[in-house]
Amino acid sequence: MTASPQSDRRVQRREAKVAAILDEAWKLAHRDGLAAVSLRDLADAVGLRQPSLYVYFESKADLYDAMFADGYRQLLAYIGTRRRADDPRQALANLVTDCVRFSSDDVVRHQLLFQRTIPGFEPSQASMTLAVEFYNLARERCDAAGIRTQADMDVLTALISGLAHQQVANNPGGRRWVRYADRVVEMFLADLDRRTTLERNSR
Amino acid sequence: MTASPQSDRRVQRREAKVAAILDEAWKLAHRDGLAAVSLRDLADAVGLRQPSLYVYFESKADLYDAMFADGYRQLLAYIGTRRRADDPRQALANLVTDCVRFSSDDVVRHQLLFQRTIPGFEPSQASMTLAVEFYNLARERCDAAGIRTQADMDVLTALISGLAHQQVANNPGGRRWVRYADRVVEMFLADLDRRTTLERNSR
DNA sequence: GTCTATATTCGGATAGAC
DNA sequence: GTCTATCCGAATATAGAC
Repeated sequence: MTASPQSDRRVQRREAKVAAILDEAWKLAHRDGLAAVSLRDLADAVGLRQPSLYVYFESKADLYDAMFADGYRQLLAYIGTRRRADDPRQALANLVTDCVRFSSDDVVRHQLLFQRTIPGFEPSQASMTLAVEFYNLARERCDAAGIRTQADMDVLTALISGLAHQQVANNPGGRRWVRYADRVVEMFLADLDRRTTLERNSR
Repeated sequence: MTASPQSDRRVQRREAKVAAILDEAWKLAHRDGLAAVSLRDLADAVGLRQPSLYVYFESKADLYDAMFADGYRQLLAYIGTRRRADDPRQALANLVTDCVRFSSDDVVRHQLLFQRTIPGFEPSQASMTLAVEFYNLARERCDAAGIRTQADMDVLTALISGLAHQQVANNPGGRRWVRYADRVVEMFLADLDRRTTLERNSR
């Protein structure tokens, strides 16, 4: 199962090309809207003829899927670059801030990853694996901060997506809702503590 | 400026027809996705030929705009049917629940009203008036509950949109996040009280 | 107001030469 | 892998008769 040096280079070339195409696809999506990206424009942008794109993607849905996967890789990479605080609660607050910031940094990416808005597009299993990877990372960090029930997770995810959504929808390019992240996590954790205390006292 | 009985009836007929067309447009949007609604299918559904739709809407964007306005009228009507609790905090909690429920009742409507997802579509000024009307209603109710600063409003709107988003994205047709509305408002108000106390003590 | 007919543009996708 | 050529379908929109 040893690949020849030639095929090695070929694979590498191909991956570089795919990456370049994806890059232009994001640019077009920013310019025209995600649903309005066309394979013709995309081919133009990368200096290919439109049918040649089919060498790299077998359909338009496949292109969206690759963008979806790319977006989640970006998210995982971004979270990976951030230092994790020692205090688990602080680490959680930072994660929330990072998520909201990540969304606010690219409205279109946010749209593709977190809103299901392209008619007919469903991420493939392979792409969903990346989404799950992120979800597990978040759950692990929640666990460390003492958030264990599904209900608590549900509420927290709602808080994150709400901040991200308002940020993207009402202050694109800004940081208005990003700045509320710490406050919201504090609020959430205080509520958690209050509930724990209440439960203990009722026993 | 007195309209004749004839033109009166004509206007009424026309409005009824527009309403019927909008009704079918919503159905198609549910079936195919909002962005995938076509004037051909729509004309078919209402028993007209496709060009005849241009008697009622001057473009496709105009149709979306009418749907947008219709959606906000539905929202205002829905909130209007709900009894307003005497306790302002309870009234606020109910409003939040109602908003989330409203979103969860129609994913596509939620998408059109609260996510900006159709490339090139911008609501007209006339339609935005309805959106503003709703926003004012919400602000008034917040005011009654003692929420007055912009930051507090910002956080509250994030909470609502987060609950609504998670509901439509992850439990469409269900009530999973609707049920967290009361808890989230409680949490928010408790935080508000805590902040007020802190501020008072620091003076 | 509704129709037929059609313009126009644009989209994704395929066949087959090089 | 890339190209030319082309298919096919679908979309919005307009002209003009009735």
